[in-house]
Amino acid sequence: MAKLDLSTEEKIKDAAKKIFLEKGFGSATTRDIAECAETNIALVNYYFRSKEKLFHEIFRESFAETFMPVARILNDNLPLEAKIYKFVDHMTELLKRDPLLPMFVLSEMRGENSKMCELLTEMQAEEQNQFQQQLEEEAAKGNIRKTDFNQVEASLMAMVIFPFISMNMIKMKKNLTTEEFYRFVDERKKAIPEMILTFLRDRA
Amino acid sequence: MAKLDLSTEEKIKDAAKKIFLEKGFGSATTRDIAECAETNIALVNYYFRSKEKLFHEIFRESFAETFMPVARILNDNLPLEAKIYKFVDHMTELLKRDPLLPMFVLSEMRGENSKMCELLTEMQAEEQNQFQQQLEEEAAKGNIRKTDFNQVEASLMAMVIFPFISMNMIKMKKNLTTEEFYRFVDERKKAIPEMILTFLRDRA
DNA sequence: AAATATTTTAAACATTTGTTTAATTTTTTT
DNA sequence: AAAAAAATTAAACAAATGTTTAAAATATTT
Repeated sequence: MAKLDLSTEEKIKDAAKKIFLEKGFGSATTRDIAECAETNIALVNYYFRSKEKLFHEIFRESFAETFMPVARILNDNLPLEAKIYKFVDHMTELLKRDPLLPMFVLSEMRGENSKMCELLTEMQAEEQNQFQQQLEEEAAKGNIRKTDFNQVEASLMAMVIFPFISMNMIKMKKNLTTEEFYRFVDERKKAIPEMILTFLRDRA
Repeated sequence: MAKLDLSTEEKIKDAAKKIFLEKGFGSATTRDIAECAETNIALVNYYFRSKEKLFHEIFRESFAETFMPVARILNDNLPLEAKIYKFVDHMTELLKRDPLLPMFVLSEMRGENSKMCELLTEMQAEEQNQFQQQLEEEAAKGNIRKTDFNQVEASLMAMVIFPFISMNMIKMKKNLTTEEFYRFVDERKKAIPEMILTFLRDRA
């Protein structure tokens, strides 16, 4: 393992990410994390003050620094078709690296009053929406069907992300190994854009 | 409240469902549940033996008795188009009644070793797949495109269920009230079948 | 090399939490 | 109405868990 020469702080953070993503905030314990980082529980609080602070740091990094940059591909300056292919491809590769990330983020947001909700409002405060504008322009030009942007966006996100959220369910039901599951989502890199684009190009 | 004349056992179960769905097993406490049911913690164990037993009962009911019957619509004996519309409609209505249900079920299944995984294998042991056969037959007849069934199934499930999993995220990002969100998923009752069927009918 | 700061450890603390006990009240049966 | 069973309550218990303390070890600075 190359992890042996990481600083203690980094080892704890890596361990915490692993544990939190696997179990969620409620079911993860500082002792889990300390053991996984091969240190003791006092060090966890020494470096991060509290379980909650540590969680917030990992949550923020996972969302703001990992997920959002890829999600922002939809605001890139690219032709529609290339953009959708690029988004699905990059998001899929990200999620193959971090398959528990969507469940981690979203499961901490259930219940209206979740503390994570506020955190997210700050993060994505200033987001523009070039993608919506692009769809509307292409529709105005007659290149694609006129659609409700929110519906298309929701479907696109759903098709890419949901398989990872239900990964274990899919693996169980279809009897897939992790490699086979990854082959399945790789195939979706073509299947998803195909479905979206076929729909958009079919002027109703 | 009509709940006042429920038996204590039923009040506890209702409360437990509410709390478990909101917080998940790990973050829910017996004291939460007792308070929500307006009784004391001893009663929870008096009727259900343990927190885990109570959870299992609710998990099984939620999945086997609530979710699966609607999912089985895909195996009904119905024309393809009608079936997809019916499935999306019924599933959406179910999830509007119980919006936290998908996150509840799926969040307890992360980590390969989750105890819920075994439970699920038993439940859906004997499932046939009339829907797959139907898609293959219609493709053979030339009525629809030849496709990978698993991809279509995954996309259909994703488009219906994912909005509820990311409900709070969507409500926050788009500034929606619950009513507005429900209007949004109601619109998807048309949008989702339209996208799937447009894709299937477009023989590549 | 001494002094200082940083990191690490083991133990203890305080709270939370799942569970149980034993007594009391209420309901049902005889 | 008496006896038995079931339901309810308050309190206690034991284990788990987030956090802190104080001392020891290590690294850094002077």
